[in-house]
Amino acid sequence: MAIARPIDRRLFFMLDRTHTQLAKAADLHLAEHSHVGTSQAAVLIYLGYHNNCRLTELASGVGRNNSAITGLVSRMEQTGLVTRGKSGIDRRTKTVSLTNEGWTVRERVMNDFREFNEKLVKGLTTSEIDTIMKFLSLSVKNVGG
Amino acid sequence: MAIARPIDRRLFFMLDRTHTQLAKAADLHLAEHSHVGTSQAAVLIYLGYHNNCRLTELASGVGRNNSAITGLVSRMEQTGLVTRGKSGIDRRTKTVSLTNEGWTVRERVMNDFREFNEKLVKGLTTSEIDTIMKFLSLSVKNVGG
DNA sequence: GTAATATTATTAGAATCTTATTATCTAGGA
DNA sequence: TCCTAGATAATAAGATTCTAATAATATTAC
Repeated sequence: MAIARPIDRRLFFMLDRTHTQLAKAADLHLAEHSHVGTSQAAVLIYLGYHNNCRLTELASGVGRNNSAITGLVSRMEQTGLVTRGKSGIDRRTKTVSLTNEGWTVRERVMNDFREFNEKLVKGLTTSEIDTIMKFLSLSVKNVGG
Repeated sequence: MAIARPIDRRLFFMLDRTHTQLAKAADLHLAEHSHVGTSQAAVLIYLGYHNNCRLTELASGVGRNNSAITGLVSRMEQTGLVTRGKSGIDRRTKTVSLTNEGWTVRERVMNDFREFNEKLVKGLTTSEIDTIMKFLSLSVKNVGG
């Protein structure tokens, strides 16, 4: 059982700072090839697996809330990466799907993320990576997310 | 040496999503007692150790950039938590210091974060926590941050 | 069948990031 | 010494994402 030592007190802070810096680095990495940021990249990847899904499903799939998705999808619609449609059954809902251009950019983005994630785990063993994944899944439950 | 397995491809994405959810939970936790968010809380904590520091030093101390700090400090000045001053030597620079109210809120915030971080590591051994801290420090270097 | 409640997407406003701007300082050469 | 080029500190402007509130549509309970 973990007993809090001084270093533990800064865990959230370190996570926050690391996330800020990694997000910036990931944006730079993507910008070299794909001209989209990490949020739009996440949407492209998710839609590749769940094309034509509703906005709310997309939101929970990429870990953002509905109003963030509204703006995100609008911007991606303007740059021709996705299109909005109506689901037909429920008149409240709209669907999102990839355009041809969207599929093309998605392939580049997938490569970029693969490279980026490989850099991320350099110097770590597979068992250490398992520990990190465990923490990332567990901590949200621990704080009641 | 870590070889990329499928799960590694989503490491950045999982980190991003976990961060989003933890930041939200931390804001809620702080809101119960202290009426400040995580960013303002980080400023209060840092100033406790480095009161009267310059804005740029504060920015790198809390892991945000200068323009984020300008707005952050302005809002905190309006709510009476900090004050701006002039450093005197270099006329470009300004300093930030805690008000009495700022010191008071800081104490509550320190308690809130201690509790929050304890929740965060529940179910993890100290060696697992070490691995996570190692990852958080190492990954930024790995991607060239 | 209707009223109360829930859900979907959007809008409005706040917070933070990126990029550009302004003011000031430092260094190097005439 | 003075002047110009480049560096640094803080701010401002615009974009992105969050929270809270709103409008439209569905579902549930009576």
